Amino acid sequence: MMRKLHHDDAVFDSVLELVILLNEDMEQGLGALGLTPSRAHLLWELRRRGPVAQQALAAALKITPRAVTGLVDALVASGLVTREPHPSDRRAALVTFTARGESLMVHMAHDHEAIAHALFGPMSKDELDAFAGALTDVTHRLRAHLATRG
Amino acid sequence: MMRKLHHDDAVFDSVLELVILLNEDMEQGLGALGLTPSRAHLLWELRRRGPVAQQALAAALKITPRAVTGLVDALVASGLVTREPHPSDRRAALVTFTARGESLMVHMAHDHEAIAHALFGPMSKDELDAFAGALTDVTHRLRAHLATRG
DNA sequence: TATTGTTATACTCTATAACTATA
DNA sequence: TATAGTTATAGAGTATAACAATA
Repeated sequence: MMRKLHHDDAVFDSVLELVILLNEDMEQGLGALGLTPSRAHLLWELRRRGPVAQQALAAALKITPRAVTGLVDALVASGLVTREPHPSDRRAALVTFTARGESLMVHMAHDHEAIAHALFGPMSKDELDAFAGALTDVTHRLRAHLATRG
Repeated sequence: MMRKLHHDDAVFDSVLELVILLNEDMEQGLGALGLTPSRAHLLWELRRRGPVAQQALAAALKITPRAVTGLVDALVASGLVTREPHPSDRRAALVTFTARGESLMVHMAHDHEAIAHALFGPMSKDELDAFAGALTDVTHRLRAHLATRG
């Protein structure tokens, strides 16, 4: 029992170490593209949803509309997105990729795939399936743990 | 080949999803203790090292000495640490836990163990070993990937 | 009235640069 | 000269609250 607990803890610490390294890697990669994590996160959501109102981005990113204003301001200044008029609601602005923004997203998607391949490509199909299964279980238990408090 | 790449990508996305949930969980737990992630990180390092100069904390946390000043100011204001005179170097201050700080760290360590147990306790020894082995491999490859750019 | 996005203000974390006190 | 830590200043990200324009 005592030995098992200790092992749990060691594996958890390994996960946290991986989290730290992943954050470092992402910050480096994004920095090389002239992006901050927050701005990249917004662009990633924008890519998934197509042109959307800032309202929707605020909900997706779980930040306030005010914070979205600041991020979009910065992305407009960088020439990656524009605010286009909403066809049916004159209060809203549709955040939309510029050509440069779209090609940057292609670049980001490439990087994403390359990292995934570098990390998981060497695993056998069985290893990968086992790992993915364990991840799913852990994620499920983490969601339950979060629900306990949130 | 195409199918394998897609699978790599899906597993990587699962890892990123877990990272996001872990961050949420930690921010919630720390917030309940009145701590920000940065302040908690500093306290965690302080616990590992015992009373140290801010210089050492700056190196451990990979932030500037100026940033450490701000974090320690906040922790002093919260009554969790004090700046004690260094026995042999009058320029330096030894950051030291108060009694309240120490008991908070006991609380944090408990939470840490509880989460580790909630996430990995249900795994069999074999599953856990396989998962830990895969984690080690992935972490190793990520380090190599980071070295490529850094 | 309710919603979209803004301006105004403030807090946290971080950085660089200049400075003080000590080594 | 070099080091430990600070003050001064700045930028990014976030929040709340009050407001404008529109629905």
